[in-house]
Amino acid sequence: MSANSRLTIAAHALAWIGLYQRQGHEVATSEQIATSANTNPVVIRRLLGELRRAGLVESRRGVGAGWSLARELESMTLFDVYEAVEPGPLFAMHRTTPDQGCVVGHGIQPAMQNIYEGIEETVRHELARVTLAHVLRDVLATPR
Amino acid sequence: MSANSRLTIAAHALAWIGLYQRQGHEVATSEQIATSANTNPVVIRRLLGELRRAGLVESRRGVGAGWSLARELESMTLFDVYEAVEPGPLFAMHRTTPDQGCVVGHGIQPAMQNIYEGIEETVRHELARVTLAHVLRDVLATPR
DNA sequence: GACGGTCGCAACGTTAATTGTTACGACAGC
DNA sequence: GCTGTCGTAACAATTAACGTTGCGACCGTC
Repeated sequence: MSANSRLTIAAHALAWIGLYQRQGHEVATSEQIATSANTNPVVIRRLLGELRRAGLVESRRGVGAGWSLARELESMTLFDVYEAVEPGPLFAMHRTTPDQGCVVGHGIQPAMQNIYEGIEETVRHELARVTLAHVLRDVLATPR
Repeated sequence: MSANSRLTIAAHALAWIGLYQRQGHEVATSEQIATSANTNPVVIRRLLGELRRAGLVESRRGVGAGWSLARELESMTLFDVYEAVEPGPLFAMHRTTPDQGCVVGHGIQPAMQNIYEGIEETVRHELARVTLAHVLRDVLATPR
């Protein structure tokens, strides 16, 4: 099991902000989102900070501070979010360099790298097909 | 970064055994493979044990013990290996349950689950297109 | 111009998963 | 029996992600 809930939490935060704004509010605070996601506000701020660097959200400071969307949910895809918050590849290489004196040890990493890159490319394409508006629609369509 | 080198190491081991057998040897020991992969023999035995449960390799005990392929490399795909050694999903949900009283907290997991399942299915298809014979060929084609 | 609420960020503690290591019994051929 | 290797359990080490605390920066309001 890998363990990256970063994409999940980021999508959660964006959907939350999007819904909150549709209800007429200007900005959402990290604490509100943290309560919904059942985690710590700092975790949310860290993630949203990466999304801001990617141009997906904006933040205001001072009184009445908080977060708002920088673009419509319709124009944001899970691919955008993935690129913003996922630091590394889906599949990892050996954690120590294999024996370069062995034919297999020498050639295995380039070989697997090639294969993995193709797969990641496919995953990115799949993620790009899903907008955050789709996500929010599915969220709201979930029966109680 | 996730961190699962399990698929990589398992492919390494299978390619190594396959090449070794093509050179006329009967069985490969976990220590030989561990040397090539620069890790501990027990790690290799654990992984190969899972591959044996999946019917990809066989092991012999006693003197002259070791591992051999149960099928041709041509009939083994990375999908078979993936199923055998990867315990969990590619993308994880929240580690704590989100607030079920919130609309987003309630609906986010089913929504993301759906999306993730589709993507994993695609990944499995991609993995199924690559045989271990392909991997070994690419390994041997790597320039020194 | 002080106040209060929220972000920004750094530092550190906590947790969970994987990997590495050691140990020892089981097995099978010599 | 002796030897070499697997099978497996137990535990240590490592790593990455996550959680927490603290405090300064910012800014509308009073």
